Amino acid sequence: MTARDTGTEQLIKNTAKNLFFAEGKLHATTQEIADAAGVNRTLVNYYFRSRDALFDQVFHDAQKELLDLLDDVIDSDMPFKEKMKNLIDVFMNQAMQFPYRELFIITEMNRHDVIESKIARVEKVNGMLQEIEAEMEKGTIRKMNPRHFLINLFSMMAYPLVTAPLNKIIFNMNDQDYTALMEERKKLIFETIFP
Amino acid sequence: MTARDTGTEQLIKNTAKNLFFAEGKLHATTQEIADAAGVNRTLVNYYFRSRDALFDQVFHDAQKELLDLLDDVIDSDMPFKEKMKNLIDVFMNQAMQFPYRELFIITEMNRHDVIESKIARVEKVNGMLQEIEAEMEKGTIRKMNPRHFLINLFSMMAYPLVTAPLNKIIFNMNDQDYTALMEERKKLIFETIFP
DNA sequence: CTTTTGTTTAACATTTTTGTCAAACTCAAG
DNA sequence: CTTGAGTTTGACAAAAATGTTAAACAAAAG
Repeated sequence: MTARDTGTEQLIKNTAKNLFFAEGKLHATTQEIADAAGVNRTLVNYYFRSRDALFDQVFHDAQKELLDLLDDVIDSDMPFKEKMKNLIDVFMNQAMQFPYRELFIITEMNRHDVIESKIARVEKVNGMLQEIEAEMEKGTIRKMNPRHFLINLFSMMAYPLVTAPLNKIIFNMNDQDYTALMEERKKLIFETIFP
Repeated sequence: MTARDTGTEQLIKNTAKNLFFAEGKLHATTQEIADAAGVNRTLVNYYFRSRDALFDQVFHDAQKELLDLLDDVIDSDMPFKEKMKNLIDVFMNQAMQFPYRELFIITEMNRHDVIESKIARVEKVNGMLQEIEAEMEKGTIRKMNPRHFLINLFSMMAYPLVTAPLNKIIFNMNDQDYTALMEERKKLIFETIFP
């Protein structure tokens, strides 16, 4: 076995991810993916067997990428405030590059029977929730259901990038303006959750 | 001309909206729409000429529904705080019913050359931004770029409903729990923007 | 009751998208 | 250079989705 590895498999997958996550073409055809990658469409079948199989792989990859990101933050033993600053920076950078990744995950969740009982993860999130409650006790952040704290945080980070096309029209801004607004936003979100 | 009006046209459109906005099937086929409406697929073509034409109509409807909602709030001459309370209540109720409506608009914006220079609306939004700035001067809300204020508000309202399936898993909640969390959220958002 | 007109249906045609296969190709190993 | 494995390609087949048409149907108008 020679395992020549021309990189085509990765190229196809990465191109697909770019179409899905960056350009928001959540249901691109195999032809569109192949064209964007500059390869023959048949190679999608050669490497991934079927369109669905490719989508499955990308779906699981995306899920893992997202959860790994969260794990990195949760598991780091920085002080809470540092953690949050870090999270905002890393997550928003990713969101600016791949605004539609979470949407892809969500729309694909319909197709995948998501029975995956992520019990270990649930416990991890519970740990995070407790850490947040502890901060509320300390008075560094406002008291509330800690789930709302996390929901607020991720909403403020992710949504404005998903709705960028709409917002640009509503606010009459061009791409450059909007990117600047999103950079400015990192600081603002931090100040919003730590009043 | 008798104009018999069996209500089929509206039935098809409403069913499509429900699939798109409520169930998140943003690229449902004509067959799926017809099945959900309980009518023959050919009727989609009879009433709307083509699949694209149906999507176009729903797209423009959704755009109008959303903008009308905003107009109602902006144009009402209540005090600012009342306006916001009202907006949160109305918008979140709609978001709970049609969580994917804005996503549909955004994904469809790729297909529609959105040249629509909504200059009149831009002025309206500018008015709103000025009203927000005035409130900041008065000290009722925290000082920031007023665009961030609006973005924060809509993010906190809309995103948790889009990501409901994901959040239910992460937080280990069932549908009922999550609905309760969203109801509770109305008050929380109000308190977050008026600290 | 018959006609007229709008509505609905089934059968068919077309287009789009996906999947398969054998042949051509490429490059490392022998 | 020749062999052989993995890779790429084009032609073809199959499936899915959309669109068209003529005929059947239903209800109001005459």
